[in-house]
Parts: sequence; C-alpha cells; structure tokens
Amino acid sequence: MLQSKLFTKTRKEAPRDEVSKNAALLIRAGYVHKEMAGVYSYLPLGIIVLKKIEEIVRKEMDAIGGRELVLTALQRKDVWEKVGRWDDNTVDVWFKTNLKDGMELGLGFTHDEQLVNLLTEYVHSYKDLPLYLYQIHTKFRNELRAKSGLMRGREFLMKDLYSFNATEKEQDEFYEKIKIAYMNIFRECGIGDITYFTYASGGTFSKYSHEFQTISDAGEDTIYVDEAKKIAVNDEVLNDEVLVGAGLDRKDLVVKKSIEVGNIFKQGTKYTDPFGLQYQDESGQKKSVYMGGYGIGVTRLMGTIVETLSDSVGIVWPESIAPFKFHLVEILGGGDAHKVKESAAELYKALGGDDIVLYDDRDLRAGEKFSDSDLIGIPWRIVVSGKTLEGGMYEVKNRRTGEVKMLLLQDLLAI
RNA sequence: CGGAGUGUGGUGUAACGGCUAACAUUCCUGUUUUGGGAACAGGCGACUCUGGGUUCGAAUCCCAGCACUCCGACCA
Repeated sequence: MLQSKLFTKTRKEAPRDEVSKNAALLIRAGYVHKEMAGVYSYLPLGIIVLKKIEEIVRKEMDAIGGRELVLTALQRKDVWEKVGRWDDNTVDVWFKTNLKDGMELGLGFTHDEQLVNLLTEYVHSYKDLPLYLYQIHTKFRNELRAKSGLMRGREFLMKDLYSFNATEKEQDEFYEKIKIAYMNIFRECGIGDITYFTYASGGTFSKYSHEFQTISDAGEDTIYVDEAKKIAVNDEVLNDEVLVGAGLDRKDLVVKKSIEVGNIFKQGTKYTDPFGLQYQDESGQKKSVYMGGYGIGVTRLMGTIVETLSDSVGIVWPESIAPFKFHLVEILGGGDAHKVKESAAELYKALGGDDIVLYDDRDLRAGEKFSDSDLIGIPWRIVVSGKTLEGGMYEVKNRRTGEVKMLLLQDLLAI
C-alpha cells in the first residue's frame, strides 16, 4: 500500500479530551476516529488490524467446530419478554427504538435469547446436536459511562459463540476446548504472557464463570494472580472455597489491575428452558438443551493490545495483527532520488507488495517519516536511501526492540 | 445516575469586561532544503458549544441546557 494513497493522517497531539492511552495513540496514528463518547469509527488502517484479529478468532472458533452466522442488531420485544429482560429496570443498557407503527424494538446488547428462540425452529433431535454457533458483530450497550477509549464503548465489535449440547458431560468437554482456543487467540494476538485464566462470578446456573484477564493498569478489574500457575481469581469471588477449587494458595497470589478480554459461561438450561428448546433423544424422550456463552470483545482486544504493548513513541503491533509486516521508508535527500525510488519500488515488490508492505512514498523529510513510522507501529521498518544504496544493503529496524541491522535482500526476505 | 473539571480555526494553546479574537501546528502556493517532526515568503481556515441574562460594551461575569473527560455507582 502506498502511504500517499492511504486515507489516514498522523498527528502530533491527541485531542485534549482523549485521555486513555489506547484511544489517544490510535487516533494520533490514524486508526480510529472518535464520533462521541464510547463510539469510534475505524479508518482504513484500523479496519485492517480489526480484520486480522477477527481472522485469528475465526480460525480458532472454526477449529473447535464453530459455525459462523450473523444475527440481527434489531431485536424483537416479545422474545425478550419471554425471559423478563425487556424491562429497563432489569437491563439498564438497552438502546430501544420504534417502528413507524409504534412497535418497540431493541438494539442487541447480547444475542443469547434471540439465538435460542431462532433455534427452536431448527433443533428437535439429538441428531441436530451439538451445535456451536458464533458471530462477530456489533453490539450496542447504553453504558451509563463510556470510558477508557475502546475499552468500554457503547457500540463495539464482539465475537459471541453459543454452544448447544445434549448432555452436561458433552458441554463440559467443549468448555475445556474453548479455554484452550481462547488462550490460543490471546497468545496469537501477542498478549498471551500477560493474560490469565481467571475464576469469576457466575451466572444464575453455574456457580462460577471464567474470564480471561490481561494485566494492565488501565483495567477496571482487580484480580489475584498466581504467576507460576498462570491462574487468577477475580476480586469479586476471592474466597477459600474458590481458592481450593482452583488449587491455589492465598500466599502465592499477587494483586493486579486487569482488563477482561474474554469470558466464558456455562448457562445450563437458563435460556433454553424458557424458550422450550428441547431435543428428543434416541428413545424419543424430550430433554433440555445445555447452553453456554463465550464472548470476546474484539475492539476491546484491539484496545488492550495497544494499551499494553505500546511504548513512549507509539504503537507496537505484534506481527500477527499488524496492518502491514514492513514499513518501507524511502529517504530521498542526500542521494540520487530517482535511484532511491527505483530501488524502493523493486523492494516493495520483492517483499510482497500491497498487503505486506506500507510504502512511505511521501515527499517528506526523514525525521517526520521516522516519527510516523514509530507511531504507526509496523513491526519492521526498512529504510532505502542514498546511503543504503551505496552499501548495497537495507537498513532494517525492529520496532519492538529498536534493534537496527543492515541486511542484504536475501536476509531481509528471510525475516 | 451522584460528584468534580473543561468547552476558543482540523489539532494544541493564548487573550484585564474594551481595537479586526492572537500564537503554533495542520492544509494550500512558491523558493531553498533533505537520515529523527527544516528555513523563508505568501495564503485558506472561528457567529469563541447552545440559549438566555447583566453591561455603553461579553470568549471573559451570571443562569440554564448540551457535549466531553475524570472519580464513584453500574457492568448480561
């Protein structure tokens, strides 16, 4: 991608009202635009990152039998009334609207009810199970207070998977698989070593749920971490019973602030029973379906990665989700501009072109280009200039470590 | 929803109740430059959040509303 053609612009200063580190950097680097409190538009650079995160999530969900679908953002009142959750006093994050004829609609803040209701038309037999359905979709929540940039928004992207099993045992087996899939996702997104499997308070059905918490001072949660065992307990359920269940000793725990990047719930028949979602087993007997819900805030995950991995001069993307692998920066001054451009264009192709390389072809001074490069945070910066042409090598800088090396083309391609 | 703070060109800031609202940056033209946000010259860009009030006169003082940020509560 030619940087001159990329619809984006960096800025030296973040807007004064954007205090959170993740949003300030993403705005300055041109990934997102703030529309209002808790509501952000994603610019071309931002959508590339978001899509890469989504692809990691999809890959892991598909690997454990997930099937993707998209439910509607507009939701029916009658479906919600079946479980008594339409009332604003019960659910305080509703955004509601009306059809022209006055009928009330809700903008989905979750899709458990809607999906269960939908499945009553499709699931009747043990042969229809198990079923693992997920979507990556915008959620709307009328938060009393949006905050922390992308972390707690009113409109945000979420991956929500729902499991439907014939037996509790089958669900438990799936639950173990999703734990692994989730840790894979966070590891692939570069925050595996600071993200902890965490015991948390449960829903109505199960005693506990589990969360995935990433250590960060910007977090809203407080957790107690056993760093050796890589397990944590949320402050809200810290008691002896939980500690014993988790195999933890109070004296091994350290208290940390953290961001909840994912959570998983066993919901039992909490939703399936009210909707009458049942199946007939081999003997023709009707039985309840066991359900589970598994969420990852995709945009929150993006914010968390920026929040935890960036440094004083800008964002540091892990290679897996960086918008580009290489940032090719040509420096025209002090050399034969024509030759430098020629060399840069050749290298651009050799490295893989449009999707792999962001090519800073803008006619700017070196300092400004380097600053932009640091801010945007692409893993490898490659400088082509009169200097590098002379030596027949390329200057390669690792954004994360800051290490600078002079490499021949073949070594560069091997990165 | 309770408390606090802040609203001035796109962005960051300035302006005693008193001249045509200033400076920097961004952006546009041109010249000269070119390895860590260059220099010079010229130019575009603001009903000072909105509505009332006080005053000869309001960006400035008062009231109300709205927005944003922070703290708290809340967070299936």
